[in-house]
Amino acid sequence: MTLPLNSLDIAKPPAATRVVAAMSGGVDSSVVAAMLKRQGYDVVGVTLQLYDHGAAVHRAGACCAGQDIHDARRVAEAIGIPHYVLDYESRFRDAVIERFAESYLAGETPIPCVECNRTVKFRDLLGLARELGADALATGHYVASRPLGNGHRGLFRAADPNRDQSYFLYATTQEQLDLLRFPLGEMDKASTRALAAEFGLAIADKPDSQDICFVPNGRYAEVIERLKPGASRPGEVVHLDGRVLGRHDGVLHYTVGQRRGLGISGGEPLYVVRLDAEQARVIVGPREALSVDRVDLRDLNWIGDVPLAELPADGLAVAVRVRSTRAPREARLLRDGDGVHILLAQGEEGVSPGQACVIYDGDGPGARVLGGGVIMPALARPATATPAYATL
RNA sequence: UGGGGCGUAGCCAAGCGGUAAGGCAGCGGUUUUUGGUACCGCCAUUCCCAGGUUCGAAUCCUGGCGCCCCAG
Repeated sequence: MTLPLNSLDIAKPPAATRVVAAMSGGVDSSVVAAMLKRQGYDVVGVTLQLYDHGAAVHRAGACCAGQDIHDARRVAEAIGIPHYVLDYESRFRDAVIERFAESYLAGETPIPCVECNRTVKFRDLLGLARELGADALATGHYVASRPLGNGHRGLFRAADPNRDQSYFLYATTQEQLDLLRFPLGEMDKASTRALAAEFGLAIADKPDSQDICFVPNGRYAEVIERLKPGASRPGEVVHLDGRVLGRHDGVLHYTVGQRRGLGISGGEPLYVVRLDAEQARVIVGPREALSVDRVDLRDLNWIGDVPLAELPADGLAVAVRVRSTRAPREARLLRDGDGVHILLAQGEEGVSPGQACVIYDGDGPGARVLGGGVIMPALARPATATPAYATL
């Protein structure tokens, strides 16, 4: 006779179910820990120390250092769970910060949050959870995971579309997904804060985190230059039509789609169309030149039902996001010889290599994440892709 | 040293006697657990300089200065 499933879809009574709660010191993860504790689970709180700006830094919106660790500890004490702080600084430096810098040097625009989730949090921390004998690892992400009926779990967009963090979690593997739980997936932020207040948590009114956590003041280029002295190689700003319009202080200051910061005045606004790290050139053009209808992906993570190798010849109808702040949009996933590419039905602007393209089975709030990959630099396009203004 | 044109913010530019449009760039902000986009706000007490006419001048007149073009 099998026991009924508990709220975490595990066939054990809560008291016999050990859950490691990843606690950042923020509202969301604190509420998760408190919720699980109230439901009677054997909750162990774990906080990762990822970097250190020095004890003096109490930047609003930061996480995982200094003040936040104290906050997490206080919450754990308040709700009565054991709590461990792990020093993951060197892992974080190697897996996230170092790669972040290298990506920019290569003329790409990385997403450190994706790297952090897939490495430090879901690989390293998850391994630790297993060592602690945990049945599950719970986080405060706004994303949902549900049983698929085949013994595995699927990843779905959060109920609150404005809060949905699935874009940053596409690289989660099936194995990780099977152990992970996201109790906030069906909640909205207001309810979470209300719960925090109800639980009497001191951090109930703490501001949301934003920006890159290890970059103080939003000046990411400074971090890269400190890490890689001489990283900023000045070069030319070149228009698509070949004119040299000015100079810049290094491609790492720019990203595809960027308008501000070029310092070039003319009749129409100019946008960064492409970065050439090799020649230290920033290629600019009019807004029309920004539209992209195909993206090629590398490092694909696939967690859909149909194996990629069995995709139909004409591909799969999907919805994709090439940025976190827009709803998934109609697209087609195609597999060719050496990889996978996406055809965007309506085109997208400001699509930068290094960013993620996340694949969904639809565009609604509860859509399932089928996977995603890193956007590769656009190949030289055939004549059909010549911008309209150059045709005439 | 003949003729013509032009000088308005960092750049382009409207204005043609009634109290300085707009675009680009820049700066600030909103949005956002990446970057970027988008959106909002700010940005010439003053129109090359000096006089003059007028109640009133960027706009008219005179004289400078500086560019540009055509011509021999």
